[in-house]
Amino acid sequence: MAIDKSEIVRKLVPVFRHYGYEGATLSRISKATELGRASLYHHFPAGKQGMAQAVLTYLGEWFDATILDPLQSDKEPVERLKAMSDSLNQFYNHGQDSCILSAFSWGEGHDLFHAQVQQALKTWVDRLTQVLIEADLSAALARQRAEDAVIQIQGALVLTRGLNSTAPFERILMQLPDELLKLA
Amino acid sequence: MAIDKSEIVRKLVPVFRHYGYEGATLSRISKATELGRASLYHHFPAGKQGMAQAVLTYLGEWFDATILDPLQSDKEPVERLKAMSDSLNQFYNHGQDSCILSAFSWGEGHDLFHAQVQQALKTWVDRLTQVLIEADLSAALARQRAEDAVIQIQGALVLTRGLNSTAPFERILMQLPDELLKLA
DNA sequence: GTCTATATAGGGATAGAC
DNA sequence: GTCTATCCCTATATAGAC
Repeated sequence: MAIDKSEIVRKLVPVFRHYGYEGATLSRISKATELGRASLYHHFPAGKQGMAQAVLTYLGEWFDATILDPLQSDKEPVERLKAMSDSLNQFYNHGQDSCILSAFSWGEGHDLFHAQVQQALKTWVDRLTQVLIEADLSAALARQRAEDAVIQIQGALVLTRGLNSTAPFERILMQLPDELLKLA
Repeated sequence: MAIDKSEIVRKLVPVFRHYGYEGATLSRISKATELGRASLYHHFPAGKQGMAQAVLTYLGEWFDATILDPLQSDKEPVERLKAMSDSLNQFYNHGQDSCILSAFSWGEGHDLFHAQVQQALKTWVDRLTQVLIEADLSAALARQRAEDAVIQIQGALVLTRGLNSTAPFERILMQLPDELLKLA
């Protein structure tokens, strides 16, 4: 019978997020999914790379639906940005879970997935830029602020894991909407 | 005869920075240093972990001497911060080289070096806080801005590698001094 | 201080029975 | 769809000659 594939992928996610691509060994994956090697290769004929791709796709869809699409709603810009902060806090578990885009930016993971990582980051910045333009910021300033937003989120994730405290991440998220919209 | 140990460590640095701890295999290390396995273990009896520790110590000393100590000079705060930006641009090669602190924050690297990573980040934030207090910011605001600075630098490194462009990193560094000192 | 050879474990991946 | 067994390769690490 057709098993719930996305159920497996959901169990794959934390392994790749925590260990990165090269650190996500078949042993760790097997343990986390409670599936033997043969089963894993049955579901993912492309092997480990296929599993990583499935994780990337799964999280990408979650991100699109939960973070990016609401940025295009018809609510006020400030409301859309607040909604993004709330969803990001969930998505990154208060900053305790790392971003797959940075987890895949080392060694072999970088070689394999750089194009997709780049595309995801660009899309995120583009969508944010659009919201800020709708809030009457100049195109140039909007793009700069959008970039700043992504920078602050990614940096806060690094600091939060490094300092072992969720405080920096949650503070950044809270300040973000007003800071992005403030007058130059 | 005593060989120049730090010469070897210098060659070790880019390997651990690029691949992280688990991705820095003996093969890659051997290739980068042009030393055979036996030679590597002769110089580093503690093996790979010892090599990683040597890299961490080496970069830590460079960072202390080049970034942190000048923050305590008797120049004007704004001048000290500008000097930090310049040195960081060198240290991270315009954002193209990653931070060893984030490279060691995955999997086994995290387990082994988290305490040292945490200490290094804390020290950096503390030193910056002190400079901002000397610039007449309140203690609370100074600490928050100091944290923001490290967040922005780390985030810009992520974005710069992800987008394959040095622009975000260099822009952040350029804006940093004035932004940290601006009135609330 | 570096070489060759080797030990032992674990890596990713596959075959065939069930 | 999962199991056991196995393949080949690479991982870290060490021993002993030179």
